[in-house]
Amino acid sequence: MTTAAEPPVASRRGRPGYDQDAVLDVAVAVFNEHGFDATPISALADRLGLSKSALYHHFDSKEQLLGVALEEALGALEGVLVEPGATEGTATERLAFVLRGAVRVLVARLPYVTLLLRVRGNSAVERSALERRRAFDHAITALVREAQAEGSVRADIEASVATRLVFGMVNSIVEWYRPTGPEGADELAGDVLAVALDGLRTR
Amino acid sequence: MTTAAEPPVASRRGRPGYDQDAVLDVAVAVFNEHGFDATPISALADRLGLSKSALYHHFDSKEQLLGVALEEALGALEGVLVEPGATEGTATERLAFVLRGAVRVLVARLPYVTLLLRVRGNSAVERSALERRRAFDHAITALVREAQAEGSVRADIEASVATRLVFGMVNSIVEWYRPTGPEGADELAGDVLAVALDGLRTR
DNA sequence: GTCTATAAAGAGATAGAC
DNA sequence: GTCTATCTCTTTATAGAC
Repeated sequence: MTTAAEPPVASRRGRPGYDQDAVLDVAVAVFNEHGFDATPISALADRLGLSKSALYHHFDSKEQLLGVALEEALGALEGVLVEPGATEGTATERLAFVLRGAVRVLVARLPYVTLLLRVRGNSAVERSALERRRAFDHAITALVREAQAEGSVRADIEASVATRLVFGMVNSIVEWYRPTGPEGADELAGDVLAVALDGLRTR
Repeated sequence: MTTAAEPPVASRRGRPGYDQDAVLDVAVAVFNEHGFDATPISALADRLGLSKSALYHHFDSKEQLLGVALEEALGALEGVLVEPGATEGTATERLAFVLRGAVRVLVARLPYVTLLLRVRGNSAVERSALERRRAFDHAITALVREAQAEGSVRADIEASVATRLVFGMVNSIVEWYRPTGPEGADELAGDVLAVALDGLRTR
């Protein structure tokens, strides 16, 4: 993907030129390659084969573009928490479901979630995203605490630490997983659950 | 740490003004707050209570400053691999030692390792750091593979995937751990080993 | 070792034509 | 919807005085 510009003809809603989603996809990819702050608008323009000004027809500012991208990632992640599997069954079952769901979303929206996980709070948009990530984390921590109360998750590790460690593992997937490889999303989710719940050691 | 400038008097080698190490410590802290690319030299100058030009007396370029910081983190991590505990005993013992060592280094040099883990390859210095990280990962993967051959680590997960998942967990510590909290480095390392080797599930 | 001043380049964003 | 041209601001880095 170092060449410029797929034909704008193939745009999703059949209109000429790029539509907003197509621009967003490319922008997110380029942001992930160089880092959001290190990516000039001109880099997006080059990749799309457009001028900078043409891009400003599609969005108001670089920051707004980031906001739309982060919303996509956050919405998908938050969606997992309201699926039936996340609200029915034992705490451990729900925890396993949410872990699988997080891996599923992460793989399905890899570039968007990657961008989200690299946000550091440099602007209002970024701080708002961090706030929603924190809320997501808190929901999972509550689930872990419930599972500990059930007796199905070890209680000798604080729930907040256990959550952070396991989600650190999940989130790190964006650093190396590529959907083209030999391992599918389901297999990957299975590996994550195996390590998180049962560990690497044989018995 | 939002105020400016400790007294330069307290500098480590007793010379007037800041020495290179003091500048580096502050630079790494500010880089971590805003991201390396998003941090202008002027932000370092403000934090140190110096002018930009004065800073250029301490280093040749922003990139060189980054290089020195990354060397510190990489050197410390690579050091773990050559300690006696990493070369003696069963593969599982060595793996546990290296995991503990990585957590120890990560906590001891938290800002430097944090900076390292956020590097994306935007320059020659960054790409060289990524290369060394890859070599480190490969050494661990070999260790996991050995432990699998011993029969002490589960073989139903590919060694490279297991390594990435576990080190994803370890590395994610920089995102939340603060040495001021209730949990010490040893306790944290214990938690990491517990989850990585035995998992969250009770038996 | 630090300063003021400035160069040179690149950034985000807008104006107005087609 | 895209273009060229341009504005304004910020950036990295240097020159030269103290």
